[in-house]
Amino acid sequence: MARTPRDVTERELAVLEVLWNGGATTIRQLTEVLYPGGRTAHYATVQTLLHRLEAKGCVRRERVCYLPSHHNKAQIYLAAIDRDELIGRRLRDMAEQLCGGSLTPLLTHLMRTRQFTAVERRELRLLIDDLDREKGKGKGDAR
Amino acid sequence: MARTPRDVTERELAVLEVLWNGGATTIRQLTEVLYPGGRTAHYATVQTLLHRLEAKGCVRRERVCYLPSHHNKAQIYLAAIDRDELIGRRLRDMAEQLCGGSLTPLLTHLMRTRQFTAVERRELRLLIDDLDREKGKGKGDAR
DNA sequence: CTACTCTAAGACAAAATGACTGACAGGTCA
DNA sequence: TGACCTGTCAGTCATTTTGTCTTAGAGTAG
Repeated sequence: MARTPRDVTERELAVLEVLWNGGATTIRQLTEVLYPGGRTAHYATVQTLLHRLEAKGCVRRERVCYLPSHHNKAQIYLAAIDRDELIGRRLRDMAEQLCGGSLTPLLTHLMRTRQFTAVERRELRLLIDDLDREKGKGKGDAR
Repeated sequence: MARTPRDVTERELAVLEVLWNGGATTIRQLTEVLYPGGRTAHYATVQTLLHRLEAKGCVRRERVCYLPSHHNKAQIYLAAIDRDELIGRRLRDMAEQLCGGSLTPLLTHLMRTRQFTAVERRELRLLIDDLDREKGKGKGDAR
């Protein structure tokens, strides 16, 4: 009774990584990267992974498309979300489970925990400056 | 082949929550909270959950201890990690999987995504100030 | 002894996950 | 035409997790 399926599985993530790195490809090419010298079985595995990813909305496919190197129609798969979106998804899930939906505890944890270098601290400050400028019309009071 | 077991399961988390809220207790009391009017079966379920949590290092138990209300020895369970530690654990796992171990992408995502109020932005700034003061001896190069 | 509570040790089913098989369709090229 | 690729789809399969529950055993009070 593994109740809540994990957002994206380890193996599924491996597929996504390839798509993120190499752009859209066919199952065969993905198989070649993930299981070099891939046999038919591996091909099918990648196929399954892609279908599950599609069901989760992480992958799309361009329907029919003629390959240059071969003679057959093949579908082109491409990532429907990027790494950052996946990160957001996970963070939100996590906040949901552990913090009643609020992301703030996660943020403050990171702020407290991370050992920032002076440079990083400065970058953070600049980032906040950006946010201030971007939205901080009314409330502006931070010196 | 669900390969990597989840850090803490949903049901396990429910147990932890009770421990976080109410402090150390016995299995029976936990059962009463989680499954009001709990039958023997529920008792055993909580028991399993606790054992699994113990194996994961999230729970400890004070061995034998005499209860006031009853006549038998019972063990007292108590949380071995708090919510914030669990958050940290998850964040680190997540960074491991998605960001090659770096927490920075998570942080910047949160910074970009969250809609901060002016007040929150100021608090963040103050937090960074603290960090500056606290560690800002050597590396000092800001500006 | 009997009744009660607790604990330990596992059995169990449903579901998730990774991996795989086989049937079938359409195109190529001898 | 027909053997042969290459690709798709649908479904099977074993292992593991996860939530749940049964049972046997042990200790204590009345």
